[in-house]
Amino acid sequence: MRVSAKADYAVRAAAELAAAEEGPVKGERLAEAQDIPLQFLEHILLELKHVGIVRARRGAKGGYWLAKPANEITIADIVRAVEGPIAHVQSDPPEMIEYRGNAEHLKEVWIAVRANLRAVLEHVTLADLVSGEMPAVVEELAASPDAWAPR
Amino acid sequence: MRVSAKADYAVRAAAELAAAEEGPVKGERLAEAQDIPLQFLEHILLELKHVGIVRARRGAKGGYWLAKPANEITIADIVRAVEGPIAHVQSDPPEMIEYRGNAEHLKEVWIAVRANLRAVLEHVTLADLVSGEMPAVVEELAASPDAWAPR
DNA sequence: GACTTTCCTGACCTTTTTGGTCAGGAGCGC
DNA sequence: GCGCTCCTGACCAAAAAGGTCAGGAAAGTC
Repeated sequence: MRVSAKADYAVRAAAELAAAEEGPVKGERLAEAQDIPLQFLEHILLELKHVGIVRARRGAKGGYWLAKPANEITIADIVRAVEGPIAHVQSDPPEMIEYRGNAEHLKEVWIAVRANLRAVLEHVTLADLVSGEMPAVVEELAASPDAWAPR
Repeated sequence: MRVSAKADYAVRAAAELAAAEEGPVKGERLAEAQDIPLQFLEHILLELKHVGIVRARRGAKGGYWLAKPANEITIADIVRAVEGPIAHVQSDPPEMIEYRGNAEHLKEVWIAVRANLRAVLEHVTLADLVSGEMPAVVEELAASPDAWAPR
C-alpha cells in the first residue's frame, strides 16, 4: 500500500508538462525542475508516451508535451501507466477473488478500498494539481488535521 | 498501490481467529481454513503476536487467539503489522515530503489518498468482517456498481 | 551533408521485497 | 519423558524497485 518512486516521479514530471505553456519541454529541464535522475525519467516518459498521455519530438527544439489538455488527465491515469492496476490483491483485481470461510466479506473491504483510492486519484487532474485548486473530495480530506497525523 | 499476499493472508487468518469462539486455534487449522501455506502463515502469526494483536500457547491444546476483542482490532492494525505504514511515498510519510515547483500541491493529494485508505481500513473491525455487517462507509462504497468495475 | 541535439530502446546492474521453505529448539500438557 | 505446537533464524528463488550505460534514430541547424 505504498506509492513507488516511479509513480511519484511520473506525476511530478507530468505536472511540469502541464504547467509549461507552449512548446516541447526537454527531459533535462523536467529532471532538473523536479530533481529526478534523468535517465530514469526518460524511461518513465517513454511509458507515458506509449499509453498516449505524452507526446515527444527529437532533435533541437524537441522535447515532451501532454497529448491531451491538462484537465483531461488524472493522477490515476498516470499511476496506472507506470504501476499497473490500482489496489490489486495478490495481483488480482478484488472483484475476481473468491474468499472462503470467515473471510467471505473481505472482498467488499478491498472493493471499498479501491473505490476510495479511485475517489481521489480519478478526480484530481493535472490542471487541478498545478493550479492548487483541488476537487472538493480532496479539499475535505486534506482539511482534517487528522489526515496529517502519522500513525 | 497493491495489497500483498502477506497482508491478505494475515487478515484472513485473523478473521478465522475472530470467528473461533473459545480456546486456541492451531496454526494448521487456520492454514487449512484459508488455504495458506502453513509455514509462511506461522511467520505472519508471529509478527501479529509481536505487535500484540494475537497471543499463542504451545503444546497440545495450544494454538493462537486474539489478544483483544474482535471489535477492537481493525484491518488497518493488521495491515500495518505486516506491511508497515500505509500509503508511504518513496518510503516516507506524505506529510514529511517537500515538493517543489509545479508539484507543490501533490503533497495534499497523497495526504488525501492516505486519509481515504484509513477511512476504510481503520473502521472495519474483525467483528464487522466475520459478521458481514460493514460500517456505513464500506456499505456505501461497495453499493455502487462502479466500485465493482475493473479499469 | 555534416553536426548537434534530444528522444528512443534494450541491456545491464544492485538492492530490496515478496513469497516462500527448512531445520531445529523451546515450552506446554499429559 | 514424550508428543504436540509454537518459535526462530537461516536460507532461497524470483520478481520488483530504482537506477545506469551504450548506442541508435529522428529532427533541426549550418
